[in-house]
Amino acid sequence: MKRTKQSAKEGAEPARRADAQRNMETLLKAALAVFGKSGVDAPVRDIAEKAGVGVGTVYRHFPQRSDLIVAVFRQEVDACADAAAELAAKYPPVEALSRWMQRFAEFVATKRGLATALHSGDPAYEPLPAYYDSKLRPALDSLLKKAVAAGDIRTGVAPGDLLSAVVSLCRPAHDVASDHTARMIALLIDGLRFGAGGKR
Amino acid sequence: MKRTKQSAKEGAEPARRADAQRNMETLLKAALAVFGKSGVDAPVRDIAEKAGVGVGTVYRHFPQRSDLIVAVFRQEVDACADAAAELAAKYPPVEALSRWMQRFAEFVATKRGLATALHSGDPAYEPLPAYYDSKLRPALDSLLKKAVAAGDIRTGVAPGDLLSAVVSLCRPAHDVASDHTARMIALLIDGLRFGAGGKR
DNA sequence: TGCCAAACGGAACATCGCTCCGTATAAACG
DNA sequence: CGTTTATACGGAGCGATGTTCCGTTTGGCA
Repeated sequence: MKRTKQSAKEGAEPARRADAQRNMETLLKAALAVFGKSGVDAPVRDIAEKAGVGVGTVYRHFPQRSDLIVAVFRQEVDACADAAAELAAKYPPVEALSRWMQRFAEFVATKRGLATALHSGDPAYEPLPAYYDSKLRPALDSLLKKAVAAGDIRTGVAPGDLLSAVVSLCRPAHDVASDHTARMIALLIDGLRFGAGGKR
Repeated sequence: MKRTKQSAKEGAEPARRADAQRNMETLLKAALAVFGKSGVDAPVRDIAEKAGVGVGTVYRHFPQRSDLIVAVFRQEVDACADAAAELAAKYPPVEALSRWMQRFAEFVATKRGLATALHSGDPAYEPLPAYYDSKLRPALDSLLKKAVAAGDIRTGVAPGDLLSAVVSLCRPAHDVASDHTARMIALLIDGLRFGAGGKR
């Protein structure tokens, strides 16, 4: 036997081939687009076609349909969480907070179909809410802390409460004017500012 | 043309044949049983087999799968609503109320899988919550009124609130002892009695 | 009893999720 | 560079499921 492979560490990365990595990313993009257009129940074949690969390739990367859904969801959660740092670097504290919450509202609104999948009872989706919380709560928390430190908003607001507030604000958005949610969130931010300089 | 049919009014009933009527009822019973055993995702073929008919017969009565689910749901809601009058006739006010709420709790518990179907976004299920409310709220309301008139429970309890209270009590019942819900409801009834003779 | 529209049964069709395996190729080796 | 080999790819095919179609059966009426 020869086995000159695995030059360095072997733990995490199983040394994927370049084309495999490319297809993986292409698939995630295609899935995001197709889920957005046809819902999470869209056929795997549609996603494969959109990505320009065979179904076999889809199942090589995501053994089950739900794995693909989970991957897309996590990717979107990550993007939303990362946006917090970017916004914080680019805007003053309160505006960063405001823009991020609008961003989060969009995320929730576009993932409505996915949310019903989450509650379908399929154990594949069980760990998702925890992931969602572990990424977004710290993200929002850092924005809140900055705004508080700047003296722009009141103290004592729990990030978890704000997240669920936005989620419930998004609930009735399916038949009213589309900017209803945005206005409600703006109102929320104003509410936060109200007690700004106030002690306790 | 001959057309000697439709002797009397023709509005609602299209004059079904006897065997059709029988199969309809058999199908509803079979569907209830199969849904209870295998969940609402059970194959149509299973239901047809259980009912001893062909799939064509199922689709003659219920053009879509969801129509069958809706029919079963409505039947169960009706049965639960009708139970209110029966219990009211057989037991004193508070006991009738108590027994009905236990009955309602069972209904909610066994329809868990169906509830997730309701929230799936399929427009076929859209009118169901309204039906549910229109039948069960008056049923509970009549029981409440009788108990209030008898001076057994306090006034000012909205039936809608009680219904949703029971629903949320049933929520965490999936992993705790099965009589937990029953005890909580008994507690609710006791709470109602507490202010019994109380004015306003 | 004879007729016929209504109802039935189940084969057949269209899709889906998922598997399998022959083929293509990235990349390590000489 | 060519060779080689493990990796990845493509898509036909399988089993399951919702739904349709149509030849056959049957309830109910004259």
